[in-house]
Amino acid sequence: MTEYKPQQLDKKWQQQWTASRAFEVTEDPKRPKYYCLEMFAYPSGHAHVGHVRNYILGDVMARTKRLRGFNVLHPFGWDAFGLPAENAAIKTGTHPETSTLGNIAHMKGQLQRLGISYAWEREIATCLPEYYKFNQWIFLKMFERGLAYRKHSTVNWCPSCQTVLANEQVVEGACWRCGTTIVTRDLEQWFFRITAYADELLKGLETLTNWPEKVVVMQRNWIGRSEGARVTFPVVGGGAIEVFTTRIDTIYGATFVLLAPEHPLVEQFASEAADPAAFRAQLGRFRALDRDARLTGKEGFDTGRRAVNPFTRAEVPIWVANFVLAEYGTGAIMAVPAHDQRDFDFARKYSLPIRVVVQSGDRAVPVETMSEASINYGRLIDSAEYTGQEAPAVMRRMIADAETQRIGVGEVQYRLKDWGISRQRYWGTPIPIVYCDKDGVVPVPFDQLPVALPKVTTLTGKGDSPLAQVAEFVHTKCPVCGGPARRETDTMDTFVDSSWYFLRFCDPRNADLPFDPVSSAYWMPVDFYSGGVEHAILHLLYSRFFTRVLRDVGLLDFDEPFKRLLTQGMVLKDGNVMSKSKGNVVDPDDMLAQYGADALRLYVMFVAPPEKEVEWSGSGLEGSFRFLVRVWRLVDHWAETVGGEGIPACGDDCTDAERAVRQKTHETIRRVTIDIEERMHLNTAVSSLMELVNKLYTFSEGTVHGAPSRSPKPLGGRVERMQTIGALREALDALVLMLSPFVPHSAEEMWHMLGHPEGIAQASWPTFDAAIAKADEVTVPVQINGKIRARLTVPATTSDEQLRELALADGAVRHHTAGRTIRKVVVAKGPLVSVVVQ
RNA sequence: GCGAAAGUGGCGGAACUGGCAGACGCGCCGGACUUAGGAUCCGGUAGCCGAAAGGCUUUGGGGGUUCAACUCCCCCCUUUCGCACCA
Repeated sequence: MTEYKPQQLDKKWQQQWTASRAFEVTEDPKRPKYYCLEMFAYPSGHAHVGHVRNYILGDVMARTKRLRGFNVLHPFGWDAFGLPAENAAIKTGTHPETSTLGNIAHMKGQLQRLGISYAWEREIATCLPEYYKFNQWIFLKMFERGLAYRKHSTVNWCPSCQTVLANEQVVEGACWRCGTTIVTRDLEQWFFRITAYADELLKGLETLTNWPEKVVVMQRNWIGRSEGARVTFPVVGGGAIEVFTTRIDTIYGATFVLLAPEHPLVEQFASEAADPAAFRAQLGRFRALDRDARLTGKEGFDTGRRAVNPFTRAEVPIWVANFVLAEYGTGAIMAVPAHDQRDFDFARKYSLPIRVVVQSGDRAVPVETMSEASINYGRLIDSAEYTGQEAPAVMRRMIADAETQRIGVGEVQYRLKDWGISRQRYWGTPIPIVYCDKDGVVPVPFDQLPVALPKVTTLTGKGDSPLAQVAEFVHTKCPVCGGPARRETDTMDTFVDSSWYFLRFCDPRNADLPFDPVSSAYWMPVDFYSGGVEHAILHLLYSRFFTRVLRDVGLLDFDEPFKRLLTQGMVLKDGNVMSKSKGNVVDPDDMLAQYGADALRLYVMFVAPPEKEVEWSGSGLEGSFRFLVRVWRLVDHWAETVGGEGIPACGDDCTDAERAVRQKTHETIRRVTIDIEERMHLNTAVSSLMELVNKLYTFSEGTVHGAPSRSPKPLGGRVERMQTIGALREALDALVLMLSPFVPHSAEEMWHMLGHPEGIAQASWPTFDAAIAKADEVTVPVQINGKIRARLTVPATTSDEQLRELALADGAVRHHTAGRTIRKVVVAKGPLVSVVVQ
């Protein structure tokens, strides 16, 4: 008996894999490729089992696909720029580069100890100039194409992090990272024109059939396409207000106009007001409120001005309202209180007129008795020549008429906004722009990249961009005129780094281009991508955007970067997300020391389907370890008997027991293959393998009647029949191969024990034979009025007609049908016989 | 409020296209082997009734379709997640 010593096996095989460069790959047009990717990691310091679950899942896919004959790219890297390292530097004085590289080294060790089969020679870290040089390269390409632009804008400022946040990084008015309530600030910022691709990004979602529906829906909502019209309401006394509406059919009910507090006309109205101070005082109340507070109730005030509804020609009051968003549409709306709940509430609160223009039901409800807005589409009433017509046809007509009369135009609005990428932070990619008094905004020429991040030694976290304090960085020469110029001192949002890293893995050492189009054409798109749901919107949307930009730049010839997406569930401890601050982190290294990498890998895959959240369980891990010991003993026991080449499994001459083993083996191959490749139910793949092991144990029991002695109880004794040996060998080989993606170290060793001179890398996935998998005897339940009353054991070849007769002849069936009329007998696939009586 | 997903034993979960509910594992109970067992092996384990054979009930609740429903349809409840005044 060879003892199972997992820690030794881990070490032995990990060394062997590294030495043989087992997971390094090159493009090979003759073989089908498979690009398997897990979201790269932020090097926070330690990976806990929650993180690691994702890497194990990817590894099972990668290893399975290798055995299936694919040329598998399975790389890993580090999303190495970002706030936490900088915050730590402010606190402890350790330079972000030092802490980041240290963290990377540690985490890499953790992943290697888990035996994740990464092509480490392709490792990347975004904080290295070799990488961020191409962030700058892409930025410049976007600048050339007008997709990167600068604009003066109000931005979200986090007083705690001392930086600007993207809209997407503001969660309910608070900083996504520290939770501090954000305030607004006015700064000159760089933006990526993602809105130019809004429609395409939306349409592309339809092609993502192998993405979770949830993620597709979230992206669709985020892009938020609305079709409607922009309509001009002339202001009495000069000027005009443009509103955006999706309900132009209700325009005859537009009885007032609302402006966002930040609308440009509001300032003008204030200065023209009878009492500008009072006007501004009211306005100031709204503007001071943060986003959250604004949502608490609907408030507004009359500007005293009036506009003309271009359809009714009636003069309507113009109010300022806190709930109108400056950043959406035109920052102004036509209010139709009868048919919009918000406008209704507002009108009731301030006693503004309500006019019903869409008939709901048989007759119009009197305005006085209305308790809520009627928002449904319907037949128009009191709408001049449009009266009697119905939406949506009338909307098209009204828009067409508005266009003819030049009072409006059909328009599509998106909720998606351009992506602000400027960060007043140190630990990021410098934006490759120079400001020259003479030449203005000048892009750094491509041949001068990278604009290296200077080594700032003291980070205070206060004030604006740390780079502004580095004189030798700021002061440079204008690339155009050679005169004195200043560098841009902001760095890029780190989401830029992660928007294209999957492409860099195709060609990670290219010094001239982000990647070679030939290698990306071979490897891309990513066939299987997995990571946390928290990236369902931002990272995935930005990556889809970048892919399209790089396509238009000419580097790619496809639209969607990720074919199949899996959103990984989190691992909880005591019902909570693992985090250092909660002190409930399970460190994989502790588990490794106790059970080895394979038991941990197996447990994490077995405990639940990958999308689901799971609660960490120590006893579950122990169970997986026990299973491995059980497999080990089984293989160890039979290794000598079945070892060596050339013994075929039994054919027609099988005994029942041999036949049963072969049947189970092939049925398991079928199920495990489908479970891993198609359904991604890794947990049931494992349980099928457990069933096979159980079967082989019972089989082993049956082969011997020896006296069991001291522990552990031995399995069956000598087997003479060559056919049995062949069947066993087939079963054990298949078992070990199918286990290998889950427990690669133990599997390599057992594969070796079974007499295979080459490693599993040289082997291929077991082949499924439908004829063998088919059982020759089946148990057929017989239902009477839906209740199972009997079971027939018959040859699998029994015809439906025979089954029917056998069922009706069965004693128990006759007992239950005695004295009753048989009305119907159904023989269903399954097989199953269903008898209906009386 | 809108949108999405999900509710199955003591627990994690399984049931692939409407066809034997509870696979597999954890836990628990019993047995074997033992100086010992927290190792190992074997057996049991949804609930209720019954000595047993067997019977009845059971997939959040209520209806329905069907020979047959965890699965399909309608109503309701609960939970989780996402968006949250987008005109």
